Amino acid sequence: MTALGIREVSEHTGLSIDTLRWYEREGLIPLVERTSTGQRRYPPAAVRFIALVQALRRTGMPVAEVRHFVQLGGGRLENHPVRLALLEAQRESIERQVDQLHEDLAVLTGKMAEYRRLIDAGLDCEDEVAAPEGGTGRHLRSTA
Amino acid sequence: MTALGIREVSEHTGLSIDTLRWYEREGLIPLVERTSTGQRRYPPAAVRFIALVQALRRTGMPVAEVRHFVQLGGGRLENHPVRLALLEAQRESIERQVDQLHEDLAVLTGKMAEYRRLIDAGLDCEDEVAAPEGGTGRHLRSTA
DNA sequence: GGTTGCGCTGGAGTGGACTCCAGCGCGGAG
DNA sequence: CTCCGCGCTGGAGTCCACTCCAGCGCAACC
Repeated sequence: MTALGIREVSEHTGLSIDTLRWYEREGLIPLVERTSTGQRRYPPAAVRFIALVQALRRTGMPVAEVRHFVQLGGGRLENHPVRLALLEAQRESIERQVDQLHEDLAVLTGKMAEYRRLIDAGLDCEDEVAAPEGGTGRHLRSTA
Repeated sequence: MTALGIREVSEHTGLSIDTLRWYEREGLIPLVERTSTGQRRYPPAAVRFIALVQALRRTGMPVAEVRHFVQLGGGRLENHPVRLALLEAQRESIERQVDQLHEDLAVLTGKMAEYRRLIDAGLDCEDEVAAPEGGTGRHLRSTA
C-alpha cells in the first residue's frame, strides 16, 4: 500500500535509478517486490534497509562487504550477533575516520594560518620556491 | 643533506613507491630533486608538502583538484589568497563529512540497539523476513 | 668481475563502483 | 489504434586512482 516506485525511492534516497537496480542485482537490497507486470515496489522495510545500506556505503564499507552483511539471512535470530559484530566493526571504523578527518583538518588549518601570515607579511612561501622561471629567492627572511 | 630517498618517504608517509612516482608525474608533488644518477631526493619541504597532499586526498579532494592547487605556482604571494580559498573550501567539505559521518554513526548505533533488543527478546527481525526458503513468520509479536 | 638489489621510465593492466545503452513491454492520453 | 513515457533486462562502457610490469642503469658487495 505505502510501497514506493523506483523513481520515488531514487528521489527519496538520492541514489540514481540505475544504482538502485544495480545494488539490487548485487544483492545489497532485499525485500523489493514486483507488480504483476514486473515493476519494482519498495515496501517501507526495503526503504529503511536502503538507508542502512547507504550509511554503510557512505562510511566506506565496500559493496562486497555490504553484500556479505545482507546475505546473513532474512533477519533470522541466529545471525543477529554476527550482524551486530559487523556493525560494531564499522562503528569503530567510522570513529577512526572521524579522528583522521580531524587530523587532516588540523593540517589544513595549520597551512591556512601559514598562508594568512605570509599574506599579512607580504611574503612568498618559505618552502617551494621551485624555479618559477623568472628569478629565485626574491622573498625576504621571515619576520618571526 | 636531510633529503630522503623514495623508500624512506614511502615508509614515512605510507604511500607506496609507485604512488609517489605517479603523484609526481601527475603534478601533485613538486620540489623533488634528483641525484646525478637520476634518483629522487625529497628535501624536507617536499616531505612537508606531501603531508598536505595526503590530507587533501584523504579528505576526498580528487587528484585533478590537488593538481590545480599545486599548479598555483611556487608559493608566490599573489596566489596565496587563491590557495587559501581552496583550502577553506576543503575545510568546509571536511566539516560536512564529519557531520555526515555522525549521522551515519547514528543510523548504525540505532540499528545495533535494535539487534540487541531482538537478541534479548529472542526474536527474528521485524523487517525482512524475506522468504528464507523454509517457513515464514515464525517470529512472535514484539513484547514492547 | 659477476650478480644482487634498488631505482628509473613509459606504458599497460586492475579493481571498484557505478553509468549508459539497445531493445523490449506495458499502460494511459489523444 | 497509435504514440509517449516509464520501467525492465543484460551487457557494455566509463572513470578514477592507483598498481604492475619489462627493460634498463648504477653501485656495491663478495
